[in-house]
Amino acid sequence: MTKLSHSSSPQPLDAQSSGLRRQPKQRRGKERVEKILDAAAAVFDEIGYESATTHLIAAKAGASVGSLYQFFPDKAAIFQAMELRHVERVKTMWAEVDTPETIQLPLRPMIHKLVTAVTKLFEQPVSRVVFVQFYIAREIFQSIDDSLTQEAINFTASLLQQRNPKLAEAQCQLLSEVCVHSSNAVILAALRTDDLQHRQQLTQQIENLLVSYLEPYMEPCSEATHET
Amino acid sequence: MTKLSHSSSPQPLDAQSSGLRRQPKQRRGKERVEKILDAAAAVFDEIGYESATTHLIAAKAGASVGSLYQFFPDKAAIFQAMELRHVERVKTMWAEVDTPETIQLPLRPMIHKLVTAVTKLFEQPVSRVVFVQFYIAREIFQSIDDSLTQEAINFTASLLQQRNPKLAEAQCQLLSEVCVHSSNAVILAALRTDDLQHRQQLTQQIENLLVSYLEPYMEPCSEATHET
Amino acid sequence: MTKLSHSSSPQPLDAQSSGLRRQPKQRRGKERVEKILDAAAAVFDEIGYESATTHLIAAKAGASVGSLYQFFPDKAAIFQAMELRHVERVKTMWAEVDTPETIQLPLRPMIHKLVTAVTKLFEQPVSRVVFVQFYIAREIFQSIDDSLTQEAINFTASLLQQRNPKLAEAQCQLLSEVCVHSSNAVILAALRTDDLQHRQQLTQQIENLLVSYLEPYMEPCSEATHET
Amino acid sequence: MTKLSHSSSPQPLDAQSSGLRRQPKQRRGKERVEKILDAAAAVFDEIGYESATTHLIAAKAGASVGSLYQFFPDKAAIFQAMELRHVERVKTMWAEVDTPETIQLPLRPMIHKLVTAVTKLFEQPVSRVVFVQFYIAREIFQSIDDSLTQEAINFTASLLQQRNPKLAEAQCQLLSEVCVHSSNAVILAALRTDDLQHRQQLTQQIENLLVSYLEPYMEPCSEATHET
DNA sequence: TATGAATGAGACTTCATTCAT
DNA sequence: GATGAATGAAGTCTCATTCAT
Repeated sequence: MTKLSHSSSPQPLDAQSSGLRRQPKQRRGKERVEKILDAAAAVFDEIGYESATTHLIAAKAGASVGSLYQFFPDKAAIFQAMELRHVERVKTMWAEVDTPETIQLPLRPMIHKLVTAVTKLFEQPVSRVVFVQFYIAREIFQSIDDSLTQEAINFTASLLQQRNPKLAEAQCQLLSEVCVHSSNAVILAALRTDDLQHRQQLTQQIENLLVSYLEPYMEPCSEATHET
Repeated sequence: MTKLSHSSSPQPLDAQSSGLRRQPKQRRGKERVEKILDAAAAVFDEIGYESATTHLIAAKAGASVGSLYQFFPDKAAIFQAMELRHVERVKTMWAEVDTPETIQLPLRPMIHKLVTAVTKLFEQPVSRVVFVQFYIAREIFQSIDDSLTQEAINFTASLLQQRNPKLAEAQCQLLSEVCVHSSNAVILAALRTDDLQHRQQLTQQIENLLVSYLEPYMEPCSEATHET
Repeated sequence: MTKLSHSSSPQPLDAQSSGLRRQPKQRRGKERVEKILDAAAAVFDEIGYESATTHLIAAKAGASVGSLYQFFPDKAAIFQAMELRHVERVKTMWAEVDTPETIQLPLRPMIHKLVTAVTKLFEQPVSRVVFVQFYIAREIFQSIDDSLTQEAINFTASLLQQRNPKLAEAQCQLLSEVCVHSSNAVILAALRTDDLQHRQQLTQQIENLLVSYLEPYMEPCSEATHET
Repeated sequence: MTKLSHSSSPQPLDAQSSGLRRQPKQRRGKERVEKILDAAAAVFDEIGYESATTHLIAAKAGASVGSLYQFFPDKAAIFQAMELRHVERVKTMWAEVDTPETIQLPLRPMIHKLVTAVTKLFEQPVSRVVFVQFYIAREIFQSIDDSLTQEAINFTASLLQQRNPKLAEAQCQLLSEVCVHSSNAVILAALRTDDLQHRQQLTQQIENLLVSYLEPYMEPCSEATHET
């Protein structure tokens, strides 16, 4: 078992926060880090974290192992850098969605907005890989990610409560938990297919799923809109 | 990377279908295989397939590596035996559910029946492990499992169509796909928590989710029932 | 730099004291440990600790790396096992020398006894290697050995003081320090030559060196006894 | 294992003797070589030759690896340059000591002169490192150093014989060998302590040690002959 | 048949050395 | 000339698998 600890030992202090061994100053260096991260995402996606070898990742990135290790102290750090990126993107996405306008939107458009955003997120191999690998052996990922799903649930719950302040917090949490898990699963399934039409149909259905699930809890006054 | 191919090398032909090197005739042998399989499931569950070592599995099973290799030609075969078990259970479960009475049931009780059955399935470490590991690195599992999800969708679709023959097949497939993926995800999430009350609440919510999603497609005549 | 820490992680508790990963129960296992230790001593002696590779050691021991790692958790542990052995031998030797008869002996015979014992000790590659390697990078050897030289000095000092109680302790310490360092160096030099006659001459000279150095501090009353 | 052969590859012929890739004509270059050599000595002293990395040396010298390789063809060349320096110093020291006045000196002052000179030599990290590293893995240092100890013995023997021509050459050699080895060891031990008073005491004792050892062989007039 | 010691391919990682800038 | 990013050979260690007992 490879321990995925936040590696720490001999690295410049200011680089620690990024998990990188060396903060690439040059454009070339940054490009290389990108390339490695993308290559790693591709490899992790294909064969999983444990099966991926550092040589394979380096080769796929068009670099040598040594080069890889110039930026990442160890294999785990590569994954952690991906986690970091993923978390950043998720937070950015939330910030973009969490606006007054969103809350004001009718349920379906709001859900469409959310589902679209999450889909866009998971279209990125890096995020997809982090999300999926995390499922396998959560014990060994000692990182920020631990709480990310919970945060996602909290975020969604807060949206729900803003829409309908009458809902109890526990209620919102429960609904959100279901929405987050189910939509993530279906979105991932949708992204797995190469048939674009099918993919769109699935995406559409996720929205239906969530709308029909949440509608009863939203605005009892206004009439629901059920057009598929 | 360990390739998870259907191992083939030197084994009696008639044993191949079971993935076992040797069909244990003796009761002691069968018990040992069970123990190993259970131990492996526990270990895979905890640290993942790749991180699990044959020694660890053997130790947890109270056996020696040598003994393990007496029954399984290689590590992959252990997983494949688990897949086999899983598939058997799934098929048995389907057979139990796929009865005239089930089709006649109102939507919610039928869904309750299904969700309960799947939950019971995933309560078994072996099945949970097979299902989850499969997600992580699908490319390396060249096995029966590949099609199992599709079969699950087909099965569910057939239930739907039996309930409402007016629905187009494609429609049923799409609805089923969404139901299968989303319910699996939430059931797994439910099983992950130790809080039994929370688990029950989640299970309840999965049913709500599916009912509210499928209801519009089911009974054109009667009025929907929306009580949580 | 290779850190030579007392490795610890996954090993049976009762093996920890010996530094071995597994306490070889079988005769075969014990022989193998012996062989590995001897091979390692030879290799360390020839090319030094850092330059020695685990493969080289294993090959010289007629074993495989894997076998080596079955007994020793890491490369450092091999050296530490050698240290342990060395310390044991040193202590045994001291115990054998530290008897009333020894103290009663005239100076030269006593020194002869000591020098002979130390020479016999250093004839063993294991002890020689531990002693010599220790010189190079004392920082990285975090072991019992740290204090061994000091203990040797203390031991010798105690012998001196027993012989002549009028000597101040500090005086004894100082004399011992000189004797220990100088005799070790010359003994080592003697052992380095293949010319047996030369070796004997050198050994003889060490005794002369120590006798002439210590004589003035020994018998204040009687006239020195110079018979060889 | 890094082979410490006299590197040879692409370097101007006339530079070979100095072990340098390029004879730095500029003052800046010479300074840099000095800095690198001092840095290397410090690093070798602390963690040993093998554990020292070229990057660490360069960093300690305030230079870059590239710069280091501008002056030294490989890591071994750095050590060899140090050996060269050491040999030069030793020879210079000998030249300074090997004068008529020295021979005329009474034994103790002469020994004091010698011990002081050697101590001053070993105070230099470069010389200390060369001397000590040489002990650890003599086989891999294929250099001038091989014979240096022998030369030291010869030199000392010649001093002895000049003082007392009656002594047989073999006798002188033997006495010198003992003196050289033992004094080196004690001087090194003295330099290892930070306690200055203790250091002085030890130095004083080395002189006592050598004087008492050699005295019997020195007296041309008196009856002192202590034939072994 | 059961055991677990032995094997060695292969993974991760370091670091001497090169070379483009 | 100086720099430090890039390279990849080589070292340490693990673990699936075999085989003697």
